[in-house]
Amino acid sequence: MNILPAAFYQRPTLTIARELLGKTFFRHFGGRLLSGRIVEVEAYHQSGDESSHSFRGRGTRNDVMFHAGGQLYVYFTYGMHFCMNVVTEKEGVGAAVLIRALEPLEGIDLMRLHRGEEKRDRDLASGPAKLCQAFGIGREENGLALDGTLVGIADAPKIPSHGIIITPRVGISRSRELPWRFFLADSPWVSSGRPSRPI
DNA sequence: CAGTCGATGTACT
DNA sequence: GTACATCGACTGG
Repeated sequence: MNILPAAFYQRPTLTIARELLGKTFFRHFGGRLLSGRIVEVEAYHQSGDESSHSFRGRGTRNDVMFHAGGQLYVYFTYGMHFCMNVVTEKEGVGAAVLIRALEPLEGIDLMRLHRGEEKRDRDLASGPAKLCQAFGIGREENGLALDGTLVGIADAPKIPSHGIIITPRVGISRSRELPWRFFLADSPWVSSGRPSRPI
């Protein structure tokens, strides 16, 4: 297994967002391995992106987003959900890629235990808060290095551009015009019910 | 299928 | 107070 090195993450955020599609996110959980193929992401950047948590500067909540690329940025939202980002760029920049959907690969029984026994496979990780629940990601995982010790992303062949759909991001009100959502065109595992109109 | 809406903690005006 | 990078339950067609 080829784990993406820190240098992979310390590059332009939009490039990384696109390249993360098709790669495998994994985490160790209680002696088990949980993994999923990344099928949907969104980019967030400090400069020119009013919807980014980093737009108004560095603080206690978003501090990890300003770290050097290669860590997890996990935040709590809507009073009950966690969302997981991959921090990008150099120390001090304030950018990240939100993981919006995963295709479950290993540890599906454990994911279902976390999500609810009645859930269908397609409801296990087809949304940013769903996948955090399935993988047991919360406050404790904020700032973890993606070096493969506890969490990491394994490399996979590059997805050709015709296999990727680019749209505006989901669930934001500011900077809506930016086409910074990327997902696999033929994947049944992406989050549903929201803008899927290609640009 | 699509649309609406309540839940519920935290940061910000 | 209000907004929030969401989800699931519910409604009507």
